Amino acid sequence: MSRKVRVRFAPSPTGPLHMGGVRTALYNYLFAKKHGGDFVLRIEDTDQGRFVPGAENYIIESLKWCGIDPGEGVGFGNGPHAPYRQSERKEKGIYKQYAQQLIDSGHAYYAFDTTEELEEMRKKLEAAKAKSTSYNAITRQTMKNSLTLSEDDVKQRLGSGEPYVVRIKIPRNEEVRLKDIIRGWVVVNSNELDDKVLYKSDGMPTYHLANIVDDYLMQVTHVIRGEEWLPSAPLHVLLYRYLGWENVMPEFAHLPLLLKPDGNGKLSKRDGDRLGFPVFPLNWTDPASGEVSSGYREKGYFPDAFINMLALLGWHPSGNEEVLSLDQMVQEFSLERVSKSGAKFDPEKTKWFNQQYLRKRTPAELAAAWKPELDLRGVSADAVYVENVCRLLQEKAQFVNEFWALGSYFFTTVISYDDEIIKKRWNDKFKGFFNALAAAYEKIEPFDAVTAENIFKQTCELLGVKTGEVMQLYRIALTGTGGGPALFEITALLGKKTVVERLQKMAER
RNA sequence: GUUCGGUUGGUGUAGUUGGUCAACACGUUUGGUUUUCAUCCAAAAGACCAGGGGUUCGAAUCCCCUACCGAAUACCA
Repeated sequence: MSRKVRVRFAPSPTGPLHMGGVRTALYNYLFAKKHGGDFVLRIEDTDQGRFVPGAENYIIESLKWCGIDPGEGVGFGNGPHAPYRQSERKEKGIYKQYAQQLIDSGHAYYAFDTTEELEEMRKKLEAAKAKSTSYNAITRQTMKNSLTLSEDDVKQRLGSGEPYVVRIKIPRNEEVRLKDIIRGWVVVNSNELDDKVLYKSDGMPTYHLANIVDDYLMQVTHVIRGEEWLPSAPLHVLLYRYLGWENVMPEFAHLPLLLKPDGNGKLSKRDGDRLGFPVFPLNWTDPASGEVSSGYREKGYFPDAFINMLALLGWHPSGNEEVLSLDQMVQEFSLERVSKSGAKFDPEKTKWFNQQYLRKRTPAELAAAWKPELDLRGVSADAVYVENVCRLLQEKAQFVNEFWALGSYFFTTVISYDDEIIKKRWNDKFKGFFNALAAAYEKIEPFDAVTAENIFKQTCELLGVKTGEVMQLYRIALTGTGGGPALFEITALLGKKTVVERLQKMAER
């Protein structure tokens, strides 16, 4: 009975997708691809109160940018199990029947307690220093529900339209065990569980019910989700059992948390702000406050570098290679190699990954990535020229957005010079040298790096100047700064006319 | 508090059935190259594998206890 692998990523549209969520989606994707299975994007929007406009679209756009294509679900093409939004599925009356089934079989019951009454119960229990303050096998006997109320009373309340919820009836003292692919057997006594609400008084199912029903209906075989769900996994196992679906219950894999770079605890938006790195894949503007959170895309990260870095936070391939394409990751991926402990996020290594990918890009790709900025700056340069500039710059940068600072002199006349270096090196006798060099350069045809370097050395010899004395000044003359790519490569790329002009300007000092 | 989960150099991890100097990458430092910077090359420092008990000829690897960290504990997901 081996079923086709089907996994799902099921976020709630309550805000921007956190990078931890992206990693969960990525692992689902890798697992599905690895096994030739399906990957579904399902939107779990059963909480009407927390709906945030734009969040769903943000999730979709983020996955697209990352190159993670679920292939089925909201925003990625409908499949045989549409709709994929739980609010729409609720409209179709999908969940209620299962809540009813649970009630009919005695595994769930109606509860009429108000929020105030629930609060009062908790307060009382707290005051009594009870071990637990939850609605469970013991406390439910003191509450207003179809287990304590008479049949007629319940019927009447239901009939009169009194608000109610449906709660699962957790059995007493039963061992619930589940096998997690990453963690092994996890065993919990049912006494520790509470009678979770399955169906809310607003007519919506809770996460727990909707999640189980949809995973069953959508024939999900593996549930790969964050560790924060581990404590409620036993409840889910019980739900599968009571619904009669235990034979097709998915396998579970609870992923370790992403931790903040310093100290302990879950990586949060605050940490990003505090330490200066994005926590989200894309920029996000909070629709309520207008507050903007920065994203990896806008910070200049390549999506493949971002994904690569993320994949290695909690997972490691069998070999030593760390720079891996999506396809390579698919080949290598296995849940067994996912670690159990939380992974501290390292912004430094993330930059390193970007640098690796920057170097792997072709000059043409880099030129294309740089083009928007060049356009914005009103730079119109020959395409081949820009590519050549990129070729020189790509060894020096970690991000394309550093290119301008590193090589603006390729496109504009040098206006500012590093005076520190000039002060240290300049000698009036170099005037003659730069004039002579300019004159010598004039005669070179074609004007290439090797010839320029030879002429440079010849001129030095001729005028009795040590190359070391003028090299820095020469660089300053061309670029204005003390550092940069290979000097004679720059010389050749700038071209005879520009170089001669800049040398003459230097000589005029 | 309770339940569950976790604990290998600063960080991410590797360490297949217990068996040489605990491996790789990032980061750090030093030297070389680039007459600079970045790259690149070479090297170094840095872990008594959370601590304590066992089991064993032998444990990071198995067992127990303790400590610390985290998560969950809503008519949120």
